[in-house]
Amino acid sequence: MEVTKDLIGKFLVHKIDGKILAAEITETEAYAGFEDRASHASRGKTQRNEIMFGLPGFSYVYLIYGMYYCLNIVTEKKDYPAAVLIRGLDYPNADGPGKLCREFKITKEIHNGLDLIGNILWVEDRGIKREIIALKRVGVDYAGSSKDWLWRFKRKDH
DNA sequence: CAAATGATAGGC
DNA sequence: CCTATCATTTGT
Repeated sequence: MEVTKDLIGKFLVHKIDGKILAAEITETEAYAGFEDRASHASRGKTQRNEIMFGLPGFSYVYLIYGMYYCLNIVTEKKDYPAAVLIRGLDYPNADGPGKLCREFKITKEIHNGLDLIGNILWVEDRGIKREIIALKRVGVDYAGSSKDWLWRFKRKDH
């Protein structure tokens, strides 16, 4: 869960069509383990979420509500399902999981299962320190006991 | 507040 | 195979 907080203030960098898109991450949310009913992986490995069971440092992109993509970064070790959803960037029209994927042209066809080693998509530490606040997660009321976990983090002034 | 919109998972 | 559901956004 430390990783979730650490991502705030770091930069998401995406290389596409010879151009570089980069923006500071302002909001993240964690999904992990089998107890977390809000996580795609809580009911076991499936074709869609198998990346969450793989090695950390990979991207997990999926289509939600038939119209928007969401970008996640896999954390924890192999065979333990965990990922951090990038919920917001400091970039025009990128203040939401679906919106930032639209702005950064992230699609599941291209970006699902990428190794974040710096080729196409990666996270960069530019040494920015931010004051971070913890919040309840959103859109997960169906998740039962895990719905009130403070697994959402964001930059204080946003 | 409700619609848009399609992949997915779980049930049959 | 069938269908309820969904880690959202946008417009009324």
